[in-house]
Amino acid sequence: MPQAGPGGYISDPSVINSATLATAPARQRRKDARPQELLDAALALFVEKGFAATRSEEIAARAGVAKGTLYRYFPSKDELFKVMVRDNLSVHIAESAAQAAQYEGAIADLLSEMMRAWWAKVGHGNAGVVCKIMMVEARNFPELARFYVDEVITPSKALIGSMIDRGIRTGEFRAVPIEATVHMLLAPMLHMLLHEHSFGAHDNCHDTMSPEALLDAQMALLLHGLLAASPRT
Amino acid sequence: MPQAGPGGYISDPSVINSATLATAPARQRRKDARPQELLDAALALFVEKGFAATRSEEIAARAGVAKGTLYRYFPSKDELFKVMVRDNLSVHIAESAAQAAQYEGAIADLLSEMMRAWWAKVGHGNAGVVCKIMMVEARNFPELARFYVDEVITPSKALIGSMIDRGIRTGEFRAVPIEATVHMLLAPMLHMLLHEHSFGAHDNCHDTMSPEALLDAQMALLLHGLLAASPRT
Amino acid sequence: MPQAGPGGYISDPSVINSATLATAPARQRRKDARPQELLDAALALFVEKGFAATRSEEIAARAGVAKGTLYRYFPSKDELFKVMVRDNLSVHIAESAAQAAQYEGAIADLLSEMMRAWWAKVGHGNAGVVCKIMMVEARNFPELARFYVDEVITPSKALIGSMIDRGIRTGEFRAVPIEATVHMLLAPMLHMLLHEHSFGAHDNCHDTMSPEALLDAQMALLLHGLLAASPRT
Amino acid sequence: MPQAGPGGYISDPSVINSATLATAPARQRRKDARPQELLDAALALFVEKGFAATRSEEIAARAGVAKGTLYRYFPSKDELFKVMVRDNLSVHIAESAAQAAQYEGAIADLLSEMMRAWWAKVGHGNAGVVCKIMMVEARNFPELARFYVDEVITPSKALIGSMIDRGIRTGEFRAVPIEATVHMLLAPMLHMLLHEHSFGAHDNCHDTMSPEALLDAQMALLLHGLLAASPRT
DNA sequence: AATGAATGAGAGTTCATTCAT
DNA sequence: GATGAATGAACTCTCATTCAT
Repeated sequence: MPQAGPGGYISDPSVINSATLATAPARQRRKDARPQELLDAALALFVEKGFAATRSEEIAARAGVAKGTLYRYFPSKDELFKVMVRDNLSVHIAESAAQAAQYEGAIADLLSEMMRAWWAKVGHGNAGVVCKIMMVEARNFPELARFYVDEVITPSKALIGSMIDRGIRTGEFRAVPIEATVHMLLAPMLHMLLHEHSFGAHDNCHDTMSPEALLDAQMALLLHGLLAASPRT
Repeated sequence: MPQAGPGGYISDPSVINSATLATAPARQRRKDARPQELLDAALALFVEKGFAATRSEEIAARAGVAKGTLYRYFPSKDELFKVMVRDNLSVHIAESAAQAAQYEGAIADLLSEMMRAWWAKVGHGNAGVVCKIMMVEARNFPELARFYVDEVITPSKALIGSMIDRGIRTGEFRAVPIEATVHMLLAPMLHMLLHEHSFGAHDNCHDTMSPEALLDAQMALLLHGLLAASPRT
Repeated sequence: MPQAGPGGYISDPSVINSATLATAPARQRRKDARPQELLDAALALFVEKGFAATRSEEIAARAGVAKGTLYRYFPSKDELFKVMVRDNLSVHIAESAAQAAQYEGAIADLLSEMMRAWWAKVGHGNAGVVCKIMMVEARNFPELARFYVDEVITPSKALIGSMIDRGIRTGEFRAVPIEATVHMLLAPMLHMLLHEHSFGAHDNCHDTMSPEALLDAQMALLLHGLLAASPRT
Repeated sequence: MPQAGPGGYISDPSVINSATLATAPARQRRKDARPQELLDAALALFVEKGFAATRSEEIAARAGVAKGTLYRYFPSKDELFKVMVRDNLSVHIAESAAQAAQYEGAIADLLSEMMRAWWAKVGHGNAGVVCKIMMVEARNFPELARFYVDEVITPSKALIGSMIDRGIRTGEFRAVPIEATVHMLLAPMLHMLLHEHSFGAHDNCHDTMSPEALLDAQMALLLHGLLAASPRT
């Protein structure tokens, strides 16, 4: 049985270094791209049909290779999924944290901006997709769940939490309980993501409420409830 | 071929009345209890391993019967799950709708009360568990998902939505977008349910924030944002 | 396990003799009628759905008893079938043979008459039904097949064969090969029986060709080919 | 999901041409032979035990492969049987129809010739076996029965019927009822096939009457009855 | 004697994974 | 390296038969 190296996918002893890449024959270049092609194919299919309903042969087919080839790069469908999750997460949080740190204006605006940015960068794209799948498959992949909690959930909560805290300390916000408020900010978007994944086919809520509209309504409602001096509108 | 009656599980024409129960033979007494025993066993296993990963034979075994016996009481694993949903969820929704209809006071209070009641009756116990399972398995069982959307999600949204609408029309609430507001009311609790199910082992948020505390904070925040005349504190 | 007596169905030690029948209580009389009621129910269902597709519970239900009761009278579904076949066959052959023996007119008329009578008495009713089922199930019940061959097929062929032979010897018929001619007389009706049983649902030939019409055409055609002096109408 | 091509079994795009056959790797050579090996194994088992009583695993085992392999080549046991019918029967019917269309001589001769050819090609070999199986199993497999009626029975009747009709219109035959006459031509051979299958072990009619002899007698008798000008020998 | 709840051996089918080519 | 034919464990559901009541 092929052993997965620490990188997640099967370590290849005959790996070429990047210097040789320029002159590598097409076959070789193809081979180097394979893991990512497979991961992309898998992600697309997991979104379409879910993890369980996606057959490994389909992943291979969409990546343009045969079934057996998948197993040259990943020891199993499960391991492929793990690599997929690890590759797509913990991406933008550090970045956002840095932005937040140097921000100087009203926290309410920062918060709105960050939520919007999160949706644009994460919720919308691959990372959002991985979030959904992770939520649904967590029980089947405990170590992955742990990783996800440590790398994504905890930092995200800390970031948002610190912003709320700052808002309270500057007197911009009322003295709301921080943890619950963080939850109120994150849950609606995450739940929408999940709902659409799980029930979208039968309850197409996006038809009547776009994610952007929800986000607007959410921020309006929450900020209305959050701000110390009762605001505009 | 056994036919599922309107109650969901296979109807038994030879139902005995309660007066005879004391003297009913053991076999008969078992038979009456069987559907619930099977449902309990199934629920426990679904929580532990999920719907898909639970084999029908396991359900039977945990209920202390053989594989075939399950099929005397439920025409299929799917139907068993539907009965579970109806027993645990549909019932409460209809009940709540009836309560809401005859309520006459402030909508804000009704809403708070209903959310609290929902948590006490639903979120807390078996019903909450059924919600989790459904969220996680929906993608792989489209027919079940459709059933759940029709029986649970749509009625729930309609109920909450009608309350918001009523609040707006009486002038108690600001003219918020209804659908998004419904989402803001439901998502936090549902997401908490799911989060605890999926990541509870790694991110035990209940330690620092009880569901009740979250609910209090949620309602405070949302009502603060919802009420037309900005209220106390 | 209950043992089938030589009679086919389970021998009952507490059997009452016919003298007591008149004064037997209703329950007792019911009990005595049970085997036949079950056989009748089974026959009807075998015709409707075939042997394999008829569940033993259905037989019991149609006979107005519970599943378990069937097994008090017959050790198994297979044995019930065997009794059914034995009860319904070897009925009219001896009778027909006697008639043929004393007949004095033209063999052609006798033959026509006998074929018509066979259809009316046998093909049409229970015995015909049993023939169909026997043809289809023979492979699964070898001893029954042997019985059927000995009791039905062989005597029938002998009877018809002797008539042909007589016709040839009297000069009424041409010198046709006897065995093949017997086959030509029997096969069309039997095949029709089978065809209707097996394909009737998809090829409803009776709509366009009644058994009686077929019989007429068959006899016309065959006698035309059989008779020495061409007697065309 | 493998799709059955128009040929009936799962189509393989990577078909190799005969030139490469000699050098094809063993695995490939096996693969090409597999469908037929499986069909042969299935046919043998169906004859021995019937369609219903033959488990798919047995078919695979007799063909020397594992259970799953069967499903690489045929989407289901039913489909395998359909392929068997098409390969063995549909083909011959189309062929015979073509021959009949261009024939120019006496219909009586054509009819005799066709019946003889049918026996030689169909009744005798695998095709005859398929007929028997179908007759015996039809009742339990309605979809198969429908398929067989459409693919085999109806076309066969149409072919023979059109020949009779032609004979009548040319004045060669008397004005017999067509449908019944078709039945008179087909039933004896089919019934013999079935009889031998079902009762051959107990009533070995072939010992005293070969199929060929029966066919001769049948055609002599029927043509004698059919021809307008009595051509007695 | 009658019941019908309970049993459990099997059936067809799927698909992740292996390994000969 | 790549392939895809082959594998076989696993799964749901059926129904003839048993046996406690």
